[in-house]
Amino acid sequence: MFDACRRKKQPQLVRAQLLEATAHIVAECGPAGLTLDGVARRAGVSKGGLIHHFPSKQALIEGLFAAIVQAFEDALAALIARDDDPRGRFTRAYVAAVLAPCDGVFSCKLMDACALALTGDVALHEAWHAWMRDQLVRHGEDAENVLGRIIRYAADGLWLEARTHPAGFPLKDRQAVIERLTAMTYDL
Amino acid sequence: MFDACRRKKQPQLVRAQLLEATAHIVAECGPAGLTLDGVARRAGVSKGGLIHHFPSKQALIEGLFAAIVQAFEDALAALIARDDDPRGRFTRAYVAAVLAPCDGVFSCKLMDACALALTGDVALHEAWHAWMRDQLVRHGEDAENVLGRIIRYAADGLWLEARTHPAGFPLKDRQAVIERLTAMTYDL
DNA sequence: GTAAAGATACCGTCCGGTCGGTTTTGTCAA
DNA sequence: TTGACAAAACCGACCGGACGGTATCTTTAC
Repeated sequence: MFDACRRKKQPQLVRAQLLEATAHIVAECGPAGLTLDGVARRAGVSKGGLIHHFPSKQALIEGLFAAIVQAFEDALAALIARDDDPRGRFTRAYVAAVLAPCDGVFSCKLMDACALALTGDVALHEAWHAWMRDQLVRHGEDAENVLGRIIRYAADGLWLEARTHPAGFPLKDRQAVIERLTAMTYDL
Repeated sequence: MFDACRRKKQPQLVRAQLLEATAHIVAECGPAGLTLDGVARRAGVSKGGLIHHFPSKQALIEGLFAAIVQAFEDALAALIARDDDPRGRFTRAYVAAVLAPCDGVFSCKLMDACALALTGDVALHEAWHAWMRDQLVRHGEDAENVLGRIIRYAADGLWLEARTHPAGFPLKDRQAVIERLTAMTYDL
């Protein structure tokens, strides 16, 4: 059955659906559980349609990663824009964005789950660190400041704990940690 | 060719070789690159022999995880034992063990690489957090102390950065961060 | 008319797990 | 000490499904 005749062509929408399906699958089953057929089925697109947009599985993963980084970058920029105090502004925004990201294209939980799953992908590491270096420069943050690094590292660590925390053991006083970290940014 | 007649039976050794081969492969190729055939070949054992020790791929992964956790636990205990100051002793040892683990059964680099690769495995999360809760209780650390949590989170974050850092961009002043974190433990 | 969008069928490979085998080791009675 | 016997250790061939990617087609949009 050729459904190409039944549906209007809308490449942007299809592409977005493919990425969203990919995100859901990666979040639920990890990168190992990601299959082209599964993505195509979930997105309601044929495998050929998927391959048309993302010529390989790796391209699909990189597309997802890029979308996540972009969403994170947008959230970060928004937080920085509405912060009047320049002292440690980037690090403050980083803490907020990492630990309570606003919903963008994807929901925050979905994004987080994908980011965690993709953590093990060596091919993405360089891209992530390059992005981070660029952000630090762009927002005039001293990348080598020890306290600043500690705060950001702690945000990452708390993020990691929250993401790997099994259901049934609620995280207590998460907010207290976030507030303390935020307070520390004013000492930068 | 039946080699069973050529080699003495030494189940403990074979098991260790299988785990080491698994570690190397996971470290180099990630969990996705892990295959039973590959492990068996690298360990110089037949696939049947591998299956005898680890009845499934998941069992193999869990075996590796258990070995890593055990090595980490040993390193932690050793650090705690030689620390006379009870204030924040566990957290201090945690920082040291996470960021400069001694070699045990596996080399530290190997262990770290595996730990990172396994981070995305949802099935292991509960085991890890259960272990962590147990350790906190066992060593009398206040699990909810905000500063203590921040220090440990920062250690995790720095570990994550170091592990995902691409070659060619040396981490600067890593030692300064570790020293600062260690100093902070005396404020607990 | 041509290029992009999308669909379907199919192929080759890879890989987890099964199975039936052999050899070694431990145990225990004679 | 020895022989019998079970269990553990270990081997390697094989199967079947899953999966990435290709090839070729039709339809829509410009």
